[in-house]
Amino acid sequence: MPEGRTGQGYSGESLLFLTDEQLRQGIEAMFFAYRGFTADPDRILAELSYGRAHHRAIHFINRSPGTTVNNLLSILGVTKQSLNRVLRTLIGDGLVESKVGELDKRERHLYLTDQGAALEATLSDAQRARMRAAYKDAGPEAVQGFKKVLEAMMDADMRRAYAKLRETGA
Amino acid sequence: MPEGRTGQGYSGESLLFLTDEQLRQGIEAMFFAYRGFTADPDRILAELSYGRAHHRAIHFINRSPGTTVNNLLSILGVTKQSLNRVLRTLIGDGLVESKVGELDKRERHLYLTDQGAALEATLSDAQRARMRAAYKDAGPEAVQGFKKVLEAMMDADMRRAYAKLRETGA
DNA sequence: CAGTTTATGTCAGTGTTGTTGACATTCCAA
DNA sequence: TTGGAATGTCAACAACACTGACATAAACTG
Repeated sequence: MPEGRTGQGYSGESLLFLTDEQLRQGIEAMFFAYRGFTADPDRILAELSYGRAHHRAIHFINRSPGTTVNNLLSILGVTKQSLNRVLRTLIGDGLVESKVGELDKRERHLYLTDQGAALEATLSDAQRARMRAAYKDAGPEAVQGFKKVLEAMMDADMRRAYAKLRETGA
Repeated sequence: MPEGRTGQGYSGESLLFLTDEQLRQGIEAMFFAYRGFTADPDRILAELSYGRAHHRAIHFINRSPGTTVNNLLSILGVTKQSLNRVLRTLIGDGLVESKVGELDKRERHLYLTDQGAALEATLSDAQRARMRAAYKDAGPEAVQGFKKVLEAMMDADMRRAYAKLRETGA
């Protein structure tokens, strides 16, 4: 196992940021930061006895109203059975509405109800608040680097999904 | 709910990177990137019928050999019952060794066995490989920004734990 | 020394979230 | 029209988090 230096070949440029130690720090930063990232919504969700899966569903339905179950499935990267359980409770609780497709009656199009939209707002307000504080602390240049590295960390299909969402939203 | 612009007050400087839309992009990037971040170790772990919890324990025991259960507990942020279940299997499978403390016999000090260290190496090689590729893609400046934002995203206690680990390792 | 606190482990129960398997419905194409 | 593909639902199960209660041993405190 190469220790302390990457196996990528050490050119003239400074590649010190690619040492195993640097990479390990990044890995641990990612671990701790993700806990912070989810902490605020998690607290809110716990009171409603929902979990992260509910949050994710609500987020992406809000993001793309009328999306189909299949669509959501490919974004979330879970099995349809797993998603279905979450959707069932959200529909049962009146946060999400499921409409049979007009063109294709096999499809279900998903929408947030007013109540669902309210919860979405609460959750994303909390998450954005932390994000905003972090961005502000770190500054615009750091944010650009942050996004660049995150995008490079994704699998190809995630990058596609991410890009698609940005098209819609920007 | 303010939409499109943060509520922080818009000074003369460019704060466009703090718009709700920008923050949402960051949130989604974080979501997708974390999937990528864990994907490679997850595949390896699945074959051994271990999970992320095992990976985390192995990682931090490797990081701080001889650490106590309590210490690990505060880093991982889970209950002792949850950690104990994981440790029990790892010790039973001969990947982790638990030694009664010499000074304080209540404490258990945790070490990786050779077999445990081998798995740790496999897992972190896989995770580092992706990290290295992402870092290389994004470049040194981006990496600096990446770490800066992640650190700003942590809770105070996580930041402490993270800093402590960096002391040891650097 | 007696009583309390600390560190650890265990048992039982519960909830969320992931999985696979089986199945119903709908669409489409041979 | 019949068979396959796509879409979604229900049931059962496993992993892993949680709480609560309790046991043990060691350390600390008055």
